[in-house]
Amino acid sequence: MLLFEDFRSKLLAALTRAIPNMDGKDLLLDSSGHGDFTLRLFRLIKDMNSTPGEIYNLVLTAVSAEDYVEGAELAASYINFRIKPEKMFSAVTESMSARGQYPDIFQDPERVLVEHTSANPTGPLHVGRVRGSIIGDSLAKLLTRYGYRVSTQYYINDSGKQMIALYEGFLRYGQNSMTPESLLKGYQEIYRAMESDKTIGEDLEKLIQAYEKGDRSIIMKIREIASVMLQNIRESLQQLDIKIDDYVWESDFLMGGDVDNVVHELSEHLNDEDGAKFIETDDGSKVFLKRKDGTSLYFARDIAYHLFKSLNFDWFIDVLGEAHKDHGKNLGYVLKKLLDLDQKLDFLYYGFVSLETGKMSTRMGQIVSLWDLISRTEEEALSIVTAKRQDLPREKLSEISKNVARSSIRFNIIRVNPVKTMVFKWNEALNFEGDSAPYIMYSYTRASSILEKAGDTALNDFRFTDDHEKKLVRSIYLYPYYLEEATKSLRSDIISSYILGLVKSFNDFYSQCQVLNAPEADRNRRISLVKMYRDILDDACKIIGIKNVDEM
RNA sequence: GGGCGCGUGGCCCAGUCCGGAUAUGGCAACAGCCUCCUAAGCUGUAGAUCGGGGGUCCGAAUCCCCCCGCGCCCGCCA
Repeated sequence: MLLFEDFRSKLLAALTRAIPNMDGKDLLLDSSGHGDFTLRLFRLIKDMNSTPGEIYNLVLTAVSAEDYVEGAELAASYINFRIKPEKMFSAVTESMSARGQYPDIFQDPERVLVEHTSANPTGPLHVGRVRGSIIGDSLAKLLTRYGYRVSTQYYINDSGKQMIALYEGFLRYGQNSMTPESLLKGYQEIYRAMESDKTIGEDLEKLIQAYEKGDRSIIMKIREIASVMLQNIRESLQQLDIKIDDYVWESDFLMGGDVDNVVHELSEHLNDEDGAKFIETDDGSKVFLKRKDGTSLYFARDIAYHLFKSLNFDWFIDVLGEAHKDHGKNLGYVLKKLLDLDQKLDFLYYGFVSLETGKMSTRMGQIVSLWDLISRTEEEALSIVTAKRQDLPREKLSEISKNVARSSIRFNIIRVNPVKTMVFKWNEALNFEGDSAPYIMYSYTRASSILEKAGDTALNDFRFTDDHEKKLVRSIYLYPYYLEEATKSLRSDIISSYILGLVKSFNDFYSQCQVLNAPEADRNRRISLVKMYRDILDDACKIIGIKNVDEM
């Protein structure tokens, strides 16, 4: 949980003492520019059979002893509260100097596992799948920032039909070359061949059976192939600074007997259809665990995996593409209703990413791979930064453009609510103006530039008089409220909205208020404010994976 | 056909959970701002029947119902 000077809660407590009918829902962060917090009176007017004026008098009395309240104004059916900017400023500086961060956290004992990406290692990661990686990684960082103990895992589906196809594709068309490129080619080739040659499908069935009977040579070969692809995926993720803590092999659950145990444990709920085993869920849908030939299906193996998760974690969050909604629902049913799992289980689904030309498909070769995206974005960033900063050495330019590219890719994906489908467009991916990562990073470098020139300052007595300063202070101070909301709803995109607002406040301030050339008293206060801004901005940026640089 | 989700200026997006003060920003367009801490910035102009229709309410982008459009799912694939 977050620890900070929470003026909203204090205000609510004070108001509730005077007005017992108060509903916390009516005291909100003000987003209309009238004040810092706002109290909606509609409900109170009705409940108390009173008038805005009468309530306003009660409120004035209630907050008279609250030293952080600067004022309260009645406007239409609202009472707008202004909090002293000096108090908000101190709340942040005191936390920063005492605890090194704002807000501080109280470590939650709950151990959280965020599973994400988990793409079949049949090809390089494409921009559709990487949406899950970026959402998952940011979610893990968000929950960590909130105080949870978080791990991330990638579930490697090395046991299914698709991996068998990859393996067989390699044998037939791979020409003994175990590179991601030739493996992918073999994979695409075999699906093409299968359209005209039905015997291939039968061969794959036999291979699956041999695999599940424990044929070491096949299993190890597939692991080898999967490792090659996985290495490619890991390296591309690393370019976005996404590191997954653990990679869990699906085949381990098969070989270790865990899948058999799952089937055994669920035996009383199993139905039979020609020898195939399925469960009927509460909404009447059939979910198969075993084929009629006795081999296992993904659902059974995923249950085994989740039971494994329960050994070490109290809360699992699976980040999945929306295509897996039913899978998630069924999984939840089996785990919670049939197996009495008491751990918390949440699914975070993200919408499909398509290309302007249609949907992406690894099998069809219709993809923009993460590698394509990274190289083109870096290229674009490099050409821009090179044009703007001819004074910088080549290595510096390259480093900056790498960070710009990485941050842009992450920001463009994380800024959109996960439930929305997206159409990937190059001109949007390569836009570095407006609501973009470089816009944010640029603002950071401006702050850095000031601070580098500023030297040491002492801040004694201070008062904020300038509106731009006040707005910036408020924006910084409100950070925990957004952290709270983002965490509660598992939505990192809320952090990106917050950042854009924060940056806007700073840019306004920057364009209107001189810092270094200001009179001594203003100068010291503003330097502290800039420092505070840079700290909070960077804190928030880390959550969504924007990597700031000191100059660009 | 059934289930789930989405629909906000030409384009992208916030706000919808929890109904309230003139619907948030950006891109593109147009007009301005570098003798001043980095112009990847700032200011201004123009652009919205919040998919459509009903309903509830003092009040609806937000809640309810119907309809339309789009996406995903409805495999002994994952």
